[in-house]
Amino acid sequence: MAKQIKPTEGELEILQVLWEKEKATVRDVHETILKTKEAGYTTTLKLMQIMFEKGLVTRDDSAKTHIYQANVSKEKTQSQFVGKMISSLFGGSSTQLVMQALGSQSPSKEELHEIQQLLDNLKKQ
Amino acid sequence: MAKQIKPTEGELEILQVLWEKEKATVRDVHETILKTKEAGYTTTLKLMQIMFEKGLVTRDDSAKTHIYQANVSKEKTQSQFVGKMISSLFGGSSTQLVMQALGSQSPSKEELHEIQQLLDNLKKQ
DNA sequence: CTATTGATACGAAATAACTCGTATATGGCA
DNA sequence: TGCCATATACGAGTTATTTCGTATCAATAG
Repeated sequence: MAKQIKPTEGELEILQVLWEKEKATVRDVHETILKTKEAGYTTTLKLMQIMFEKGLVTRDDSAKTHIYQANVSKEKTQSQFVGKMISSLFGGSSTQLVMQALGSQSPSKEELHEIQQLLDNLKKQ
Repeated sequence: MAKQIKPTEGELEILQVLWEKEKATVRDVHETILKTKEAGYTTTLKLMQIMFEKGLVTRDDSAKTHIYQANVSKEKTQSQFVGKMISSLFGGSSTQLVMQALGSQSPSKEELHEIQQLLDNLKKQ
């Protein structure tokens, strides 16, 4: 499997939008990002063009207005970052990361239940 | 509380050494880093000088060879990065991060127990 | 047809991160 | 004392990332 390149922070913001919307134009992405922070339209455009060159996104340029899609999965990317963080900040222990994450903000009842189920599963093995 | 600045990747490597050793010289840090990757001595030195300017580390320069110490805690830094990651990759849900982390590599029995205890605690609230 | 609107392409400046060479100081030892 | 090993300071090059202005093209309203 080809080694996935690590998206930068700016690229991550764009990927989030694409994961959410499945398909989107530059303008769609830009409008969404504007809700969070200042940015010029061409800045977003350029970033998406670079992401296209890197292979992080694909695009349909058959029409004047191009339609973009993420070309890396949310799950892969998450695991890429989580893995990096576990090794660089948690001495390789995923448990420590879990403790830190659970400690920092309390999940809801439903979420606790979900985690409990996963935990039960792991215990069986 | 003063807003902590986010260490870069190179800085994180150095911080790891300082957290581990408590106090260390540039050479100490550099030798340790060499085990992992290529790097020139003055590169490590410069990085540590910059970290000093940023306030990420303190140093005792009373002797010719300066002694460095981390000036940001491991825990704070971990939570800083975990928080950022939750918001930028997990849509604000710490639970999703937990699931991802637990799914990617299976913790030991002891670790599972630890997590279970934390979970029980959270359930009570 | 032509003016306007809205899209992409592209160059290049601004910033941040990393890297390293060289100058210079200091301490110890022959 | 004078040399050598080892330290720090610092300037500056390099690469990565982000930002934006301007050129240009295409569709469309009038």
